[in-house]
Amino acid sequence: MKIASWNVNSLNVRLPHLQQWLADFAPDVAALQETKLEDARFPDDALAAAGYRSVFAGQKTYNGVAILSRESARDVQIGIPGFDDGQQRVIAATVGDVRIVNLYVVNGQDVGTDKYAYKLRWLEAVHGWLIKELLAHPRLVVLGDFNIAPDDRDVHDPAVWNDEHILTSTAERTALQKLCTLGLHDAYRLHHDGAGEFSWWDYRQAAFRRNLGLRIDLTLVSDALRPHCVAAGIDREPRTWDRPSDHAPAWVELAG
DNA sequence: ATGGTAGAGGATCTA
Repeated sequence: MKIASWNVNSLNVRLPHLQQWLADFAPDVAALQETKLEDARFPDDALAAAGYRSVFAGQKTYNGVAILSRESARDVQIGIPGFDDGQQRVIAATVGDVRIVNLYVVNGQDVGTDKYAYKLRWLEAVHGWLIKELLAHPRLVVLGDFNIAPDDRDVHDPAVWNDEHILTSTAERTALQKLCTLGLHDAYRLHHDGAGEFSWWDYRQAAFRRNLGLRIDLTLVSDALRPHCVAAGIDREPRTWDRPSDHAPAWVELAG
């Protein structure tokens, strides 16, 4: 079972890319972020023609998440239960015997801003929710655009992306580690030790060509799924295409 | 520190 996460940065613009990538990569489940579409405009017919059913939670202009799956998704949850959030950043569903939690984590703008405080509050709410979600669904994958690079191997320049910088600050990394302490494992790091493989590159300054990126798109697997996690990686291919998303898909493969 | 680019929407805001 191949499960992937991709921040498409406007599904309206990126639908042709998504269709091509679904055909090439053939994931069983694809979690999307930044669809930037109201639900009435979600291209579920086009995706059904590609062999995928869709569940989604969107809004105009910003945010928006979806889960595509070959097998139909059940028990769909939109948003973090009990957390009043005007932004559509979370959708969860069960596919087969795996629970999927798709997160578009708050960016946070800059350390010390209101948006940064919201990011930390939001991550704390996710933590409280995942405690319960893990009890109800031990076979859990939490994936998405985390807007946090886990450690120095995951940034092109640790001097710039340091413990006081957005996406790498101590409080953000601590919040991510706290999620992992629940019994969630960065699937990429179960299979790769090295530095310099990224999932996001800024559109500016030819960052992709120069590999000035960050690894902020993550697939976390629960304790119960860890023995079944046979591979993980990042598919850079769609980032090379014309008019790409600034993110590349991150994926994990589960055996059985 | 600034600004560089992209998307949405139609001036800025977000990333």
